[in-house]
This record gives sequence, structure tokens and C-alpha cells, in this order.
Amino acid sequence: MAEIAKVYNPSEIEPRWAQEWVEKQIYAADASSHRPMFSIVIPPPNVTGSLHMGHMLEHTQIDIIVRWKRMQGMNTLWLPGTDHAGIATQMVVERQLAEIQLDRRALGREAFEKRVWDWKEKSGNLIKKQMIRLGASCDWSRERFTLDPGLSRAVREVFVSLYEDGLIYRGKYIVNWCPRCQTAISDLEVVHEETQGSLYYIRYPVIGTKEFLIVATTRPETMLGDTAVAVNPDDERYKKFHGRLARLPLMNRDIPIILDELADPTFGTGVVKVTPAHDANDFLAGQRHNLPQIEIMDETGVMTQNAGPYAGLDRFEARRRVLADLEAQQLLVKSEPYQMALGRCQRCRTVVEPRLSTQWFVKVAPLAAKAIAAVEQGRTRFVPENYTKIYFDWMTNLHDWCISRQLWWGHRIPAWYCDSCGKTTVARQDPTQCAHCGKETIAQDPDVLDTWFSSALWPFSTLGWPDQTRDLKVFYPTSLMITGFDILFFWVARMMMMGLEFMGDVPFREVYIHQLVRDAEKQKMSKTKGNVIDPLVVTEKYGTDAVRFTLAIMSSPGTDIALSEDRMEGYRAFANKIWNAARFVFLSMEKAGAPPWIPPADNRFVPVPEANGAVLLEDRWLFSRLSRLAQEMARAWGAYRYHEAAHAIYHFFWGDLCDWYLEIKKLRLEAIPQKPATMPPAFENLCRAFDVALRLLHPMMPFITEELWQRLADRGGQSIALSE
RNA sequence: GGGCGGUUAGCUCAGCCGGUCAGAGCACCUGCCUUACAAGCAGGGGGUCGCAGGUUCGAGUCCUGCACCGCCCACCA
Repeated sequence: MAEIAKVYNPSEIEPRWAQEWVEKQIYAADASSHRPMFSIVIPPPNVTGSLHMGHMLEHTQIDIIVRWKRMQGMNTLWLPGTDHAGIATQMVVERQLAEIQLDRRALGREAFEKRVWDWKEKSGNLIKKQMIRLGASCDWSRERFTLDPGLSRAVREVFVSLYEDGLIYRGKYIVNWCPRCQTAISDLEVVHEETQGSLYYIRYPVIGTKEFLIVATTRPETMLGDTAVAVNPDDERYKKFHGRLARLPLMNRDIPIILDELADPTFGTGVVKVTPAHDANDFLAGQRHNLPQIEIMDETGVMTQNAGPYAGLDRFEARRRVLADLEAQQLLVKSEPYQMALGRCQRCRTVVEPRLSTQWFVKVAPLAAKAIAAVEQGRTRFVPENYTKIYFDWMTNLHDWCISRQLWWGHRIPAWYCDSCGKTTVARQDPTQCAHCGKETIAQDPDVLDTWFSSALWPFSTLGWPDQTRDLKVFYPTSLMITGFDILFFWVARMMMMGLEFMGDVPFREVYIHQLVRDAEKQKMSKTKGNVIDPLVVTEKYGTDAVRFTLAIMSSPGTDIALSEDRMEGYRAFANKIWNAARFVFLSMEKAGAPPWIPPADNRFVPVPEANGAVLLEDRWLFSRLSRLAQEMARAWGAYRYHEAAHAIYHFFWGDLCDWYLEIKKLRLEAIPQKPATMPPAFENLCRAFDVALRLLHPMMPFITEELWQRLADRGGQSIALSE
């Protein structure tokens, strides 16, 4: 008794178990097992730094389910790993370079990539360390990284295969372009921000008349690239101008007045300028009317020679000059305040510029159709259910996915262009000559793939695909995906598409979308904002179990988690309560004897009767509570209602077990005159009840339960670890 | 322009199919260092469950409308 401290000190206990669990590889899955399977692949954290509380919530939720399933006897796999996170990681390293006045271009591609790899090692190791400290029961022998050779082969295979099927193509289209990152980005990487801008009304003289057309625009500088002015064909006001030309001010080019639905008679003046090279809608209109595309801005957002006198100016400076010049020529009618959704780069907040660019795209419609059907058929289920609708909405309104990025960190696009014949070679093996003309004058595309391209393959690439591995056979489709809402479209939807296309089955049977962890001010925690809390810090302060339990009990659906340390303090107290309850149990064993008492697994919820055959009232009561609790927790976990399971065990443990049951046993203990030869049933039941309570608590608080169970088992002559 | 979520004790939130659901934790008040635990024990105060209607024998719990707060999606210049 003396050797057990009155106050529970998790930092003495937790790291020891964390290490032991890893060293003994007790969470390794068995691909040759015939037991029922439960598999889950981790949403691979980005190697951009360390894990934040959002990860800890996610990992806690995954770990609870995984441990629960494992304790049910299932052959359980939790596959860990990390994501190279293309643009995000590249930016981290670029920022580091900037601090020492270096630029990636000055460094060169190879040297730069080496630096990113170095960083990846650092970040990846830190992430692994954090997860181990969290007690994540991963199978580390199956750890993966999206740039691993195997996974890269999967990426290559998928790219080539989709290309051969005509589902990947290359072309010059309007893409979202970040002038700072100097790369194309997908629609999803553009975040729209309500911004107070201005709507400018500009006069375009109509040739052959003394009249003007007045166009309204929020981006006046793009007029330098106008190649038409559009009015709605049914707009009576402008019928007189049909077939005429307009004079583009400042540039003094004559451009046609076209008739197109693009022009909404109810908006502005009903006249819209058409800039095919710098606006997605105008691009399409330009195609409909065979308009030239004049690029007036380069990849850095600086005006090109095509912008005439404005060449060399930054786009915003050009806007000011254009406005000033229009004003001077009395062509600017007016400007009015205008609320608009300005697109910014998700990574750097720079205003995104729609720009004409040659990029690679995935034709998503056929893939999306399968992904929609699979959910309609119930092959994959969303929890909470309402995400199903969101999923459908998004899936049915997809544009083709721009997958090429002008970056250095990522999977290089497996396409080679021939200088001789100009044709493209896309191949599984690096070619040495053009597949079309046979010449060796080929060079690989310098670009890399969108990081989500490889993430989309994660559920099967991590299991060995394209090889037909045993793991793949056993663990795919995975049982469950637990992830955040923020990557539902980026990731979940695309995994659905790729899984169905290449595996012929859904990547997971269920998707549980978890809450968002916010800080005390309800601000979103994010890597880019830098307001992240290192889980290692609170873990040290309150104990991993307490933080895990806090996250679990706050995980109720429908609301985000406003994490506060008050709660962690409260559940640290809970851990301490458990610790001290154990001290009482151990004390009882000392005073009442401690023979082997662990019951067989099948009657764990049945109390041992007294010598006269009757079961003590307190035992009957407690064991009935216990079995009800077990049912309740299984139901709650089965529905991912972590908070209900947590509340149930919390109140059972503190209220029923400690406040009542232990108090009653305390009286019985006092009534024992001297240590009996064998432990009376009254105390055997105490041990058994405590054992079961620890088991029920274990998925949420693995460390303290493992430690106490171990001590309990030692005293009872048992030697099986709880977590096995 | 669509869509979603929230509004319950001072604070943060639970309340799944309508009937011991008016609750928990923290905070607060009173009394206790009772040999498992003061990170504890015993007890206590505190809410007309956003507003207005409706369905029902009965509604935080279902329906309608409204008001705030927050979020997501969107090629209206």
C-alpha cells in the first residue's frame, strides 16, 4: 500500500506504457487472421509541423473505436502515416529559406527538394512521437508516407491509367492562379471572402455612333484584355447596337459587340465586357464566339506587353492607373461600393487571378457518378447523416479537377514532351524516347501533382496497391473513416471516386465526420493561423488520459468543441479518483486476501454468490448497473456518440462505484476481524467489478487503466495485458 | 443566391424515437483533513429550455414563421 502514491502522477505512468506498446508491437494487425476484421487508415497529417488539438481529437476518436473493436476480439488495423502536403510543406520550407535570405530558385530544384526531405524527417518524427505519446494504437510496421516508393508507384499507375482512359487530359484553360505561389490551384483551394469592393462603370464608345455602351466591372484593369462586349440578345435597349463594334478605351482596339446569355439584363447596365484570358465565364463566351484571348498579366500578376502602356505594372497599380486614365478621359461614369466574394489563395491569402494556363485536369463527371451511386446504394454511410446531402450537392456540381501544380515538392507528373514532334508521352516507366516519333528529344513536365491526388489513393495505396497484396485483400474496403468536415470535398469525395474506379469498391463502409476543435475564444485552430496548442503540453500538464477523456466527453454532435483547460483539470481529477479507487481495492485485497479471482470472460457481469448461495444486495445492484453500463457504452460508441459513453462511465465510476459501492465494501472490510484464508465473495466481486470498469474505460483512458489492470492482475496472479 | 448548424442554470454544454429531462461539469453557498481520494466527502441555491403560433391527453423534445449567432457551398460581371 505504501508504495502507491495518493496522487496519481500520469507522467510517471504514461510514457512507460506508450513506449512498451510500440516496442512490443502489440497493435500490429495480422493479415493471416481469420477473425472478423476492423480496419481504419489514418487521415495522414501533413508534414508541415506538429500535431494540433484537432489531430488529437481525431486520433482520440479513432483510437477509442479501434481499441474497443480490438477488445471485442476483432483483427484490428489502424494504419498510420503522413502526407507530403505539396504546397503547404513547400511553403513552410520556403519561409525558412526566406529567413536566411534564400530563395528556392537560387537553391535549385534538387537542393531544395533535399531540404524539404530533411524537414519531412523532422516533422514526420515529431508527429510519430506525438501519436505514440497519445497512446494511438497504430500498427507502426505499416506506417506510410505519400511519397514512399510504393505509394508513388500507385500515383503513377493511376495517372497513366486515367490518361489512357481519357479521364486525364492536358489543356489551356482558365485556372485559378496564385500570383504569389505562382502555381495553379484547384477550385477548392480558393477561399471566397466577402469583401467591400467597387463596381466601376466604364464607357465604351460604339463605332459609327455618338453613343456609348456602359459596362460594369470590379476588375477594370482586365479591360486591357477585352476582346468583346456582350449584351443579352433579348435586351431591347441594345438591339440597335447589334452587329456593331465598340472602341476599347485606353487600348484603342475595336472589339465586337456580341450577343450572349452571359450578359444579364438585370445586372448593372446589362452590358458586360468580355476578357477571355482572364475570366472563367468570359473564357467560355470567348469560345462560343471565337474571340481572341489576350493575356495581359504574367504569372506574377504583373502586366505584360499586351497591356500596352501599362506593361510592367503590378495588377493593382495597373488598376489605379487605368481608373485614373479613364477618369481623365471622362470615360469613367461612376463607381459604387460593391460587396463581392473575393477569391483568395487558401495558403497565402493572395488574391487569386483567373488566368489562362496549360494544365492537367481530371475529368471528374464519370468518376463522380460512381461515387454518387455508391452512397445512394448505401455502400458508404455518413455519420452524421446530414453530410450525405452535402456530399451529393457537391458531387453533382463538379468542375474538372486541375491536378497540376507549378511546385517542386510532390509527385512529378509522368508526362514527357517531345521537341521534335511536339507530342506527349505518358508512361509507367520513365521513357528515354518519344513514344510517337522515337526521338530522344523529350523532357519531363516540370510540374507536380496536386497533393490531394495521392491522398485520394490512400486507402488502397497504403495497403500495397497496385500489387495485389494480402493486406489489400484483407483490409480493403476499410471499415471506417474518421475525419473532419473541412476535407470532405478535398479528400473524402476523391477517395470515393478513386477507390471505386481502381478497387471497384468503396474505400470505407462508414465515414464519421468529427467536430472542429476551437480554442477558448471559439477561434478555429489551424496551422496557418499559428494558434495551435501543442497536445504534448496539455498532455504533460494533465495527463494524456485526462485530455483524451476531455475530448471524448466534449465530442457531441452538432457543435464544435470550445476546448478549455478547466475541463481537463476536471478529468485529471477523474483519473485521480480512479487511481484512489484502485488503492482501496488493493487495500481490500491485502486485508481480505488475494487469490486468483479473474473471472472467465463469459460471465464477467455475474457476481459471485456468498457461501449460502445468495448474492449480496450491493453486488446484485452494482453488477446490474455494470452490465447496463456496458450496453449503453457499446451503443454509444457504435453510433460515435463519444460523449454519451464518457458521461455514462464517468457517473458510474464516480457515483455508483466510488460513492456507494466502495463505501459499502469499506464497511464490510472493517467488519473482517482478520485476514481470511481465501478472499470472501464480497471482495472478489469488488475486484471483478473494478476489473470490468477498467475494461470499459480503457478505450478512452488507456494508460491508467492498463497500469491499474496490470497491478490488479499481478495481485490476482494474472499476467495478461489489458490492451492485448 | 443556395444549404446547414446553434440559441437550455453565472460560464461551457448534455438532453437519441414527445410523457421521472429540467440535467452535467465548472463557478457559487454551508458543513467536514471521516485511515482510497481535500484533484476529496455530505448537503444547498440557481433556468417560464431565443421569440410567436400550431399539432397532441401531454413539447427543450414534432410542425410553421420570426429574430439573432456561426459555418459551408456558388462561374452573376
